Amino acid sequence: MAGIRAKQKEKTRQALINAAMNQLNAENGFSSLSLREVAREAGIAPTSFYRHFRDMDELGLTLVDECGLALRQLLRQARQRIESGGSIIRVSIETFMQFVADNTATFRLLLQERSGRSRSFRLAVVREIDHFKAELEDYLVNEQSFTRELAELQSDTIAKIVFSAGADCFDVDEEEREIITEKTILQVRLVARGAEATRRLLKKQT
Amino acid sequence: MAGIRAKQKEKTRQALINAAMNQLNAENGFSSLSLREVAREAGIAPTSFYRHFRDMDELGLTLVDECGLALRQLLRQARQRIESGGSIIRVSIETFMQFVADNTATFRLLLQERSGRSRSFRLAVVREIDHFKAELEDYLVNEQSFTRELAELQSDTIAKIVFSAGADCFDVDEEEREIITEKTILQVRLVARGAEATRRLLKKQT
DNA sequence: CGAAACAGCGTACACCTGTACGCCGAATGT
DNA sequence: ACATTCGGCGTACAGGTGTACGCTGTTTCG
Repeated sequence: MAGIRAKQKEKTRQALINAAMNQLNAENGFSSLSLREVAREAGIAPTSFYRHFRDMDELGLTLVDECGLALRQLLRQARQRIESGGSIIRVSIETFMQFVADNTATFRLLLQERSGRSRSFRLAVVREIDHFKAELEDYLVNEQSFTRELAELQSDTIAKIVFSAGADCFDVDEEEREIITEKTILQVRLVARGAEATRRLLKKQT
Repeated sequence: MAGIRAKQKEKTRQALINAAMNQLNAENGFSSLSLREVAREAGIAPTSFYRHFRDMDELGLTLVDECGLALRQLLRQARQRIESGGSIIRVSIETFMQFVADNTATFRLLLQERSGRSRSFRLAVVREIDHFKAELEDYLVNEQSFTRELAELQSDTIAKIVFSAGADCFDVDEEEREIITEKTILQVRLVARGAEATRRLLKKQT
């Protein structure tokens, strides 16, 4: 019952995932990545791959899911840190940017497959981004008392800005990344200010 | 001197470009697109490909360049239309979205290779987006009297929003695309309002 | 006119791909 | 203790890939 068998299986499964991530680090997009290569890097025979995933797409979806999950957990932690003081915008964006730096490979996969590959791939990515938006939207409604409509518009805008900024961080050093981070903070504040002005505008009209 | 030879060469060159664009329409990203397939669709022998491009990458860069050029020309036309009355934001975004709808294949390539493939590819894409930003930035400085700094922040933000929105249009029907267009207009107005508020804020401080 | 240039072709090669099939040996369940 | 399960392996195959090489027939140029 020790599950020594299941243990080993999980281990090689992880080896496959890591192998895929490593090869993603290079200049090769996920689609130009072969089952055989991944298996080779993971140290198993090509045919053993099928014991874990139906095909490469299933592996890719797993990567997307894991990436999204990790990001969400990280941001949730960040939000707790905020409750004990700190700028919501700054802390969130700094956390996000750090995440991108630490998980460049999978995050690149996420953005790259956002507009390519198979439908199921795209849907998975959209789902992850929607999670991000939904949590931000709820925050804006509950903590900042925005209307649902304005919060939705705002969170969608911010998501676009932040994810684009994340993509800008792929090939830059830490110094450059800090510059981008600061710029992004300013940009999100710009949006927040615009939303605030819009709210006031709407109030006056009634 | 009629250049009947050069004429023919240009014709098959275009055939290659069109073939690549057609195959891009499907669910295949550019990187999963083979020289042989493109040559086949263009109606020439695989080895004749080399008479026109060193390799597939060179073809891809050509596509990116052409796509960017067409977009710039279109937006310049749009701006002329604006000078004879019309909302700059609305007209620009509607034009942009129409362009994406008409050139889905190449625009998808543009966004996809923004964060993938070889360095030269990425640089080419960044260059195109920078063109877009620069023209917008100049407009904001010259016509709207923003400071260079605030104009730069604003144009970068808007570029992020608009290009992301473009990506959202890839797999949707015309109805959905109109919804996205309207949403994008609201989002850009949000940013414009935020920039306006920021400008006033800075003026008061001095 | 004759010679050079050159777009396009066909053949050929070495390489890589996904995956079907059957086997093995260790972990597991009874 | 024995039968079953199952992760991993090796072999094998058909198909696709990029591209080197040398040949054509037409256009171009002196």
